[in-house]
Amino acid sequence: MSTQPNTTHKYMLVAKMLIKNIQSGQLVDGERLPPERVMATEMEISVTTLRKALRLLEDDGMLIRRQGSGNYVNARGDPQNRYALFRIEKLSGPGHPKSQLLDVERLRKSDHQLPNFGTSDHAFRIRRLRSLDDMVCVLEEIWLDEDSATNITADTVTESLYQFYRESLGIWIRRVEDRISVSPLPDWCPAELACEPGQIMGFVERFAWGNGQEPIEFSRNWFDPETSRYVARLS
Amino acid sequence: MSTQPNTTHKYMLVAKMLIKNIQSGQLVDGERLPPERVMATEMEISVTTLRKALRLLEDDGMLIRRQGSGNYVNARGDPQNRYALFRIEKLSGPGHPKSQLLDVERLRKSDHQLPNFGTSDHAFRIRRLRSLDDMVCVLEEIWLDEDSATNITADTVTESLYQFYRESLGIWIRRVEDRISVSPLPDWCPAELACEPGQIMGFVERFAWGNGQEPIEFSRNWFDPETSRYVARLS
DNA sequence: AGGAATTTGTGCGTATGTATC
DNA sequence: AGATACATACGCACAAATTCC
Repeated sequence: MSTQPNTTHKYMLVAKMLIKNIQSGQLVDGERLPPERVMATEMEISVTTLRKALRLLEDDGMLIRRQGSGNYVNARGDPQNRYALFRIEKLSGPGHPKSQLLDVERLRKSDHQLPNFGTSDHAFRIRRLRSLDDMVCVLEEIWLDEDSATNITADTVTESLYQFYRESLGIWIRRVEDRISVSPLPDWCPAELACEPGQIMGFVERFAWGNGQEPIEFSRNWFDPETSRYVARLS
Repeated sequence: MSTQPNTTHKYMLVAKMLIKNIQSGQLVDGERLPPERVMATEMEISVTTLRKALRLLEDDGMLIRRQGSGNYVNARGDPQNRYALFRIEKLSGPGHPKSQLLDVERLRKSDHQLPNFGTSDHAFRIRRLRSLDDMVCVLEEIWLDEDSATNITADTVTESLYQFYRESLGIWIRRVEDRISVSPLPDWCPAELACEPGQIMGFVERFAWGNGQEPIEFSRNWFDPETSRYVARLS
């Protein structure tokens, strides 16, 4: 299979370019973009296409659009808050997020107990520890279907995974389903988390879809609901 | 303030009409809709407008669109699964959902400890018990800003709240933010829930946005994470 | 197996409505 | 009140995926 991601679509390219401009600081927080017609003319695209791209950014929380006013950069949607769609907060409020990569491996799905997702029989497993204000608070295990990504290594994965998907793999996560309950911490949990394996934790299972019909990603998160909470932003 | 909801927009009317047809059984599960161009001609609207309406249904999970194939009714997205965006599942899988209305009251926000939402100083409080396969499993408290709804009573509220918003209030929930942690069960919990007040439960706080800039709804859910899990579908 | 027909997706240009300043 | 700027709506052309003969 291995259908190559459609980086060919113009609105995707435009959206990625805009994001790049925001991230590189060319567009600062709160700044108003030029009018859509002006931007469209400058970029030599139609207003419709530009608007489609702007919609993507809006869904991602990086842009706030106001009729009659303008399109405003919401940098909080990206740098501070690298996990736009869902994130962990301390109960007292948001904190500065960081993530520490544990390992990246290419594995055969059937060798692990996994639900059905994707089309390949292999997947990349990414394990991370996430922290807020230097307090380690989430253990994360992500499975990305191989058909959506070739040659993922520890070097190539960046801090914001969905940004990595967009920029390196050409994948825009369009739909997600989270199942939240409780689950014992697995035994591969590193000591930094300051919880013991077997301890009951908040638990999130996630399926994520790109453009196709079936999920390309499956992931599991463990977090301590006594000190932090899970935030899902649906849009 | 009290800007009346824009039920005047053509794509909204079209979407509501389609939903009505699906819910009334005129369109059955799995059925393929006529081609977009045909439908558009019959309804005397442009394909663009129809497509915008179809997209809303797709986001709501009631429609599955396949390029080169057609638009298919996904009745699972509504009747069985009345709470499309987020729902409670038993750990063993989905069950048949029902809800029992406890009370509806119009209250002054400042008399209760509530976060900021909406523009009015009053809100309607809706309390419900939700069950799966006749097992009561969720206690629900919803606050809907008065500026978005006038004259809500126990008689007018229907089983699917967001359907009620759409059909009676002309509000399409476009964005939602959920905060999930744990919390003690409040003391107004009825005995049917079979948990004692003070018992630690799974806890979801939710803000919901319509078209405007600030949330029109705030709600709290308590659920037992030992027997059920919370599902959030982001799209 | 292969090619034509069907059907949705992308992209363009334009006109009008509506909220904001 | 007028200007500005995004939202809605229309019609068309071509691309891509699917279906069917």
